[in-house]
Amino acid sequence: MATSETDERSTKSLGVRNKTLREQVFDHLREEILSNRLTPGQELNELALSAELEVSRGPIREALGRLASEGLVKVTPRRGAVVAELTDEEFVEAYQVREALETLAIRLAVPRIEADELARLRELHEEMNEFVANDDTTEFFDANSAFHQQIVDASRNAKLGEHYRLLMAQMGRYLPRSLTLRGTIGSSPTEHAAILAAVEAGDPDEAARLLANHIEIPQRIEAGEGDAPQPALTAAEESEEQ
Amino acid sequence: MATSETDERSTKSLGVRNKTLREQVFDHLREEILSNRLTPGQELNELALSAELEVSRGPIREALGRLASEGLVKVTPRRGAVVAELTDEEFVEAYQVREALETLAIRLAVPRIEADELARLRELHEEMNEFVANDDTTEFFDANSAFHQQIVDASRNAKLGEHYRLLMAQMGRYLPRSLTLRGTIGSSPTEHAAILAAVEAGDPDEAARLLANHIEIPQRIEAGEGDAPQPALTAAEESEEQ
DNA sequence: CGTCAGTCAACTGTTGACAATCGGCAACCG
DNA sequence: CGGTTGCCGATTGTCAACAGTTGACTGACG
Repeated sequence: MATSETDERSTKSLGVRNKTLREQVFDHLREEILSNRLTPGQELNELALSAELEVSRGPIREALGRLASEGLVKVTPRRGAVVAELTDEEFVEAYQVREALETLAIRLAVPRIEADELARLRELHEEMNEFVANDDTTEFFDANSAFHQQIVDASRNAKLGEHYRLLMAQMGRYLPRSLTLRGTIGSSPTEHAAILAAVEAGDPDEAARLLANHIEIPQRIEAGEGDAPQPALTAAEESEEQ
Repeated sequence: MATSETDERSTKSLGVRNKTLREQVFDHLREEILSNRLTPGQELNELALSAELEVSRGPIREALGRLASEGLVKVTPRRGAVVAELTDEEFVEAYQVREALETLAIRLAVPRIEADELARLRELHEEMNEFVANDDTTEFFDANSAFHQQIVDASRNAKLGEHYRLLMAQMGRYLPRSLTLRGTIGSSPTEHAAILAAVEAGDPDEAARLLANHIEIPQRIEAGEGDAPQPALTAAEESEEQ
């Protein structure tokens, strides 16, 4: 990969230069997509990427294939790859799946949560309070993601973690854009506090109920109005992966 | 791909010769793994596959990458690919996720299920009754999978469908081997009947409760005893995909 | 006899070239 | 003037060769 690129953005992984080119390209593109530097719908030309990253097309193709498999790009057999976009419907669908996964996660987590994990949740909760007070939405969303991720991690279910990570990678880009979601920021700390209380009380059902409610609210609003995902220029229904 | 291979095994897809080699190899290997012709732990040598399928290593590598992304094979960076295996723990974990997904599915399905979908469920239920009577476990498991798949399809949530399909592709091979599962075959028809009744009655909560119970039973037994997945020769913890 | 270093074969990672296909453009025909 | 057909550029699909690494085998030394 380009030395300039490497020095510029992968400084943290300088010690781990054992990664294959395919992995580096994969990580690079994934990061570009998740950070919205590559916007949904944008075309990903193999030759252009090849030139830009100074890698032959082989690793590029393999990385694009993996990204397609994870739902971050969409590959049409002989017409190239584009950054995937979520329609309004898909966004709502994903939200429903997310609710199911997180509900399971907190049910599993409550009986087995460790002190340090609980402490981390409290810490993130405090941070979010500050971010809300300062009206710092970007930081808030990061902390919020970490909060929910922490619950999933505490469930100690790796398969659940995989599916959750996959789902959030697809949804993540759209969350901060959702105006309706932004409107719910104010009530989040209160709800998080209630969830924390239920977790500390060791009540899985109550924790799950509160969490479901917490997640469900924006979902309903989205379904009614619908401004979260972009207009979505009537993306083709079927891709090559089921 | 080899004409001999093509004539021999892909006769059904003769009309759809538009698929790329990568896709053909992917489908082929996927089928081989799901049908247990390729057993967990088996090494997948690129050169050998290349010779066997009469395709160069390029498409083979891409197909293996996709399969790795779906969790059907496990790729270790410079040591090749092997057919993935599920440890006892992973099997139980997957079962928990499955329960969460199917519970969501039936909740969504109940209010919107169509007459023909309901008919299909009844039909499969009848089939299973016969298969149980004839002690035809293989056919039973197929019908059982179709039954649960039908519920997921009826939910009309494509994202949910994706995750469910991914999960079942990983678990599917191990289900028929599970002796404890075989023991539950007898009670399945009764439970399916109860679920069907709840669906017909339009009671999502009751249907979800019954379905959760139905799925949960083998899960508990597995956790206690553990004979479903193979001994699993201490597979390495970390793979290249999170 | 056990252990360690050095060599070697096999395999994967990567590359550049070749071939096939698709979409757009322009010329031709009705 | 509108529609169709054939050509052309661009891009992806595939291949075969090269290069680097890994793990195992062999042989020597303690």
